[in-house]
Amino acid sequence: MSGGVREAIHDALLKAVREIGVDGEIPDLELGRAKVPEHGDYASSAGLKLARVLRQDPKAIASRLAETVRVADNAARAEAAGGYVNFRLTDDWLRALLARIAPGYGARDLGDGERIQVEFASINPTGPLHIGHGRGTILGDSICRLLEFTGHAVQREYYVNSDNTQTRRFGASVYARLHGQEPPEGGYTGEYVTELAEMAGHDLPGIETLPEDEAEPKLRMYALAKMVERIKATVARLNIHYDEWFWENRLWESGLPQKAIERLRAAGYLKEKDGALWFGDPADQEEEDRVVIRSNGQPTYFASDLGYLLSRFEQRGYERVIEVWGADHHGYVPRMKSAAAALGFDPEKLVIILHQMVNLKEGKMSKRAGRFVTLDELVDRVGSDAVRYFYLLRSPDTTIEFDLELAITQGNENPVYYAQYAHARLVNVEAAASERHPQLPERADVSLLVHPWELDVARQLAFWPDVVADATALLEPHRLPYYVHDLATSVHRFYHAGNAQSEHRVVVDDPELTRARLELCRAARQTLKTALDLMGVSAPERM
RNA sequence: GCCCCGCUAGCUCAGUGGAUAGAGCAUCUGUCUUCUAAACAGAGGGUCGGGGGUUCGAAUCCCUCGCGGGGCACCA
Repeated sequence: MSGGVREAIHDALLKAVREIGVDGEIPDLELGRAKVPEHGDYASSAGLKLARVLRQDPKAIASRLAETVRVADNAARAEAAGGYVNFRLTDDWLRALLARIAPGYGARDLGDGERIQVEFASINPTGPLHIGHGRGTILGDSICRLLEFTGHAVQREYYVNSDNTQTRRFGASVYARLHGQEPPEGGYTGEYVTELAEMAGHDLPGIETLPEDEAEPKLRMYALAKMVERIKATVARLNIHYDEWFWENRLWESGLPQKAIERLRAAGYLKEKDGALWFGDPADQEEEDRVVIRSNGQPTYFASDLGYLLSRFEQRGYERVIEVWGADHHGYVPRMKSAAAALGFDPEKLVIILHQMVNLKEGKMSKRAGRFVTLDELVDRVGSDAVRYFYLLRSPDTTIEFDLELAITQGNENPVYYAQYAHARLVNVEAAASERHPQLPERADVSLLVHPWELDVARQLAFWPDVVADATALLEPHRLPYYVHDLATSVHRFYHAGNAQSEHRVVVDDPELTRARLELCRAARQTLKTALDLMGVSAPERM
């Protein structure tokens, strides 16, 4: 039952549907978690769904299904209620589950080694990361962790822009500072630009004497490299490590954009207009044409992106590419998709995940003006774990209205501590048990676990593979913190039963009973750790 | 004008077309001589932005209107 109990129930339900005489296509039976305890653990509206197919009373169908269905390992018992078929996990199965839980429980080979590149937070390296950029990095990294956990071969990549308008302006700004001047209109005015100019003056001998058209590219590459180092250090504090920092200029040196352009030209996707070269799908009149090469001969970022597609799908052979973008780039999605298709790739294999913005309550951020709260400052103030947890808690579709004051004062109120405390508690109680009982039985007699607060911990653990499967399939890591919270709640309740009445403690006189409860602690602790790992949040042993 | 996202408890947000819409924070009331009280138990709090429609069934799907945010470059 490697797929988790929900899958086993679903399989059994489908089999029962056949047994009661449904031959054709079976509609979605809506098997999901039951919402109220009276409905058990999983609920399905199978009777209602099949009523139309069988032209029979939903209640009668549900009753027959409930009588017919047999879940593997007797994991759950079915019960009809109206047109619904509800399933309750059996206590015996819940107890037996504990022995199967080990580090990495819930991992499944959904990917079969599929080679996926996840490219995320590829911000122009023209300034430090601010709190908005944190969202993409954390989202992207957690998606990577989920994919790795489920059998995909994942590569994390940062695409370093180096030849576009913004980075040229950045280079020009450094040039201006080097000569004691104000940056040009639309340039970068932050303090760090002046610092970069000073460093460049020191590290690049003779740079001051070069004319701007020669000095700017050198200064630009120098300054970008410095900024990349800084970005690398910032994300490392959040437990994020890229496999590859892929420079745009390398793309041009390898000739890939040129190759992509030739291919598109041959396929009829390019045309000359107003002295520029445009991309457009002749079959799609809706989509506007886009400039690939400007009338001044300079390529646009789009030209680089064409080569970048070639680099990834063809030269490096990724089967799927996932890109994480801020929602302000959403208008660029159709263009990238049609470009991928025009180059001969399956646009479905280019997955673009958009996340909404992070706004500061105090006012807008402006990178070029040098006014922003940096990601580094945020990590300084609230810590990596809280930052990651806080960002992951929100669906990418929601705009985060970041109240900095609140984040700073959040302290112990932060939900991350709730989950971490559950983990630390379990570690602590396991240590206390081995101190009290140096020689515990090797095997746990789980039949001694009879209390609802004990079985509820096991029940939560049974749900974990479902969460992994859903979060992976939908690429939605925000499901993780919600699960972790639920598991932590059942752990705290279980622990607290011992505070209320000492015979319910984990560590009791009876070594057999202690051993059985320890089994529960171990399983819960390992699963908490696994879930926190997938979020990139630490699981402290002591708090 | 066109496109995207959001609108759910006082606040911040979950919620694969199913039964009685949830959590955290905040507020109020209880619980530590005991394995960690960063915890537990309980209470109050809702026209799921408005209006239509589809459906046996809608917070969820469709249409429409409103409000907020973002985007519509030879910037990225």
